[in-house]
Amino acid sequence: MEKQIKNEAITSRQSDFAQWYTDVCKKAELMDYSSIKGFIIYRPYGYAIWEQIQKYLDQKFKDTGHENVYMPMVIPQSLFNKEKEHVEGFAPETLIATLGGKEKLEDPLIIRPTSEVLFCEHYAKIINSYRDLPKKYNQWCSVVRWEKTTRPFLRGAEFLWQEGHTAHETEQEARFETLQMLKIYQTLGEELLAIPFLTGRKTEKEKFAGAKETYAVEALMHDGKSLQSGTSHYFGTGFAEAFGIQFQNRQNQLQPVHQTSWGVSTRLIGSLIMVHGDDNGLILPPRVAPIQIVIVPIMPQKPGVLSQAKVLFDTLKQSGIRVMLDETDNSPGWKYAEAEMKGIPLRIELGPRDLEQQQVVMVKRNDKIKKIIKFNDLVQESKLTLELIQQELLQHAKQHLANNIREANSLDEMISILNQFGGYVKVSVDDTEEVEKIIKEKAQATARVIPFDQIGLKPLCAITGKPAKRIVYFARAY
RNA sequence: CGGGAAGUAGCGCAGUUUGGUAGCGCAUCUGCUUUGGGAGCAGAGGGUCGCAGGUUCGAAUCCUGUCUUCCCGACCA
Repeated sequence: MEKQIKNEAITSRQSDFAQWYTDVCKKAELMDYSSIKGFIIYRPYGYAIWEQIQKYLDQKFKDTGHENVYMPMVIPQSLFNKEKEHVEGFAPETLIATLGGKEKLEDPLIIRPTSEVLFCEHYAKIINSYRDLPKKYNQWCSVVRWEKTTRPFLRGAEFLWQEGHTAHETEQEARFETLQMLKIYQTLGEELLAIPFLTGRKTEKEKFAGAKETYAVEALMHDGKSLQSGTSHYFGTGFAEAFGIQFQNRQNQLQPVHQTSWGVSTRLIGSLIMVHGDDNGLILPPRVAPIQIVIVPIMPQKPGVLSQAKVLFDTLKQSGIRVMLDETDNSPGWKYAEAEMKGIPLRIELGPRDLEQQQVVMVKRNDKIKKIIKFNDLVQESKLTLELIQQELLQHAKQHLANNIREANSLDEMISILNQFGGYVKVSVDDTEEVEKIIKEKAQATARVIPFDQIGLKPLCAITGKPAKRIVYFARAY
């Protein structure tokens, strides 16, 4: 008995968080490794989570006037080289095709690491007048970056994402777009993923190659490390000038467009795992869970059990709940463990004893609290309980975030906080790359965001003692 | 890309030091008994030992190369 449990169980979070993460990815059947480094197989259950995220975001994008497009997956090297900063940022991690059939390609093709330049080339063609603006396009696709270190969902050589690319008449409008999309990502966290993001602007050192400003949503993982979970960039006119995206304005003058880009990726699945999961596996917030309720029949061969389970299944399904009936012939205990591994938010048990009482046993994944529910109340109770779980997970994560933001007034204090607790350290700094370099070296932490709320700025930089310019949140990060 | 560890059945591992033709537990299949927290008994099937070379009468085992995974750094979503 001992041994069986040991074989099936996953590594505990405390003994080895990294191994726990890998175990969950594999045992919850979210992904599998392929034979190519950094390229993973998104298995049906993992892909279904991504589909839930897509469904939510796609609607938000459309609600705010965006259109979906699809660009080529390869970029001619000559085109890629047009924007200097952008090239320098991405060149070290591009995968390049140099052969077409047996012919050597004169202009090698880069597998897109991101599609800025393709959008820019296209926009240069189709934008002529202020009447053509704004252009607000989004693309769902995968991109390839030749990463040295890869981990499932967190950093892959190929990952799935959406990339929005917009062109605007004015700086003000483009800046509004940048922040609007950041806000949508933040709402995605609060409403769908039950993840409270820390938001703000990136430092010069951390911003996107070619952007004027980068904003990000950061999530705090259970081990105290931060994970950048989405970015929104304001480009200014840099790309427009490099690619000749000009339009005739209302004053009959030629001017470059103001651009933005923004994206989230399957990295969000990594966030979900590491924010909510526990030693029994994944815990999915009901709104993003591909399966919200699993029904486990106990002694299904007893008269009435399975047929009643099917009735309950149909009733729940018709009420709009994503429900599964586990009809496999595993033991109930096996099914419980399996459902917990996969993070299914709610479990409903139905056995002969329940059948007599016209009731089920309902068990919440997040805290294992059991409740007896009469058949008649099932739909209503299910909906209420799913909503309750969603709120509990969000509150739990919010509490964890709030408990793990600490202020430091010196490098030593910062190091001590990071070593002891992890989490975010709020520091007033002289906003230079030098400070970030010191902190990276001595504390192994990076600047995550410059928060919008700058209240509490100290007069002097905690690191250099020079006049402080900004409050920055630092953390050890994935 | 540097340092470390590992790849043997679906999963977890032993066997490698000392070369002799592959084994254990779980899972799978069949049958019966079971079922409210990873069921029991009986029987059965399943592996070119990551891949490619080399040494040898003979290689999971020795040598060389290479790929993949994990951990710690550097780099990046």
